[in-house]
Amino acid sequence: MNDEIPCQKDPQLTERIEQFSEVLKTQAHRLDPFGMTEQDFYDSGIFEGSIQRVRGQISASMGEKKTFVKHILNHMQDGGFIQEWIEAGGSNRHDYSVTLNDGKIAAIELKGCLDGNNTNISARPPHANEFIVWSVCQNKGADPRHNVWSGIHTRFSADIIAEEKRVDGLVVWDWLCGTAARVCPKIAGREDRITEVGPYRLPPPCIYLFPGTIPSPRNNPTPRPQNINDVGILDAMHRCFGGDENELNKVHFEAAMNGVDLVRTTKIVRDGIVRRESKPTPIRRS
DNA sequence: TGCTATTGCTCTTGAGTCCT
DNA sequence: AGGACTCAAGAGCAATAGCA
Repeated sequence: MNDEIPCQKDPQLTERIEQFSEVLKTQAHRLDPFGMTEQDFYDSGIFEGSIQRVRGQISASMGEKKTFVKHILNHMQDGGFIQEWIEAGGSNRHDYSVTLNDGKIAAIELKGCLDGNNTNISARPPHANEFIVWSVCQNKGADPRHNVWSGIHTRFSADIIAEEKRVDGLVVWDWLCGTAARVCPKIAGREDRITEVGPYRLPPPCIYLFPGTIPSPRNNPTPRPQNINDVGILDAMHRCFGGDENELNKVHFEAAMNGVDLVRTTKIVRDGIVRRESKPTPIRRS
């Protein structure tokens, strides 16, 4: 049983989504306001075009995500866990820049559900002492286990090793955490662990600590995952929102040569237990 | 061959840039 | 100031590779 993250998707919701998709596909003509025949309606492209349009609108909207991050970072600042933060804006390849209490700069890249090629696109800004990715997934029907694994192994590990991009860690945390859509085992019977921030009632974040150096087959095959106090921004979140030591995920990336192939092995360890481990898999990039 | 794991594609939106 | 244009991002899933 894979356990890359404690929560899981709601099977009933998935089932209903699948059922309703079928209803849409077969009954959409009944909603046609143009008075077409059923045949004409499905031939017209209106159905497919509308689906794409709605999907694009949902994908492109960042407003809710930014509101969430703003609440969180303000809360951290108010509590004295960070000095200040700014939105990086525009041409930058990261989204937020946070000044930690010790004066170091942490850059944050905001991402979605992590399943998608776009997850690879990020860059550690030169002024940053640390660089983390924050996954904010607003899709209630998404599968967090699939997405976390996809993000960490298929996207990040390949990118970190092949492109020599250093990423210090990952936070998986959004306003669906702890709601009925994404029940959080961390707060089962532990209401006292919930933090209220603006309109949100949040469990502690899920934190993944990556190695502090880039794995390389000859020079650095098995770099160790960092500790929480090595990554200031993650440490601040962890403390601010009441995370437990045994909830921290250590992510191991190992690099090796298999013949001419560069292969990597990804392993997620939490509370001393291996939660998921890949086989040594080649990095295929076109 | 058939299944699973991994990687790339597709589409739309919206923010930023560059003009007038 | 405001319009036209450019381009990156999010999400699901199609395509491909690997393995039994």
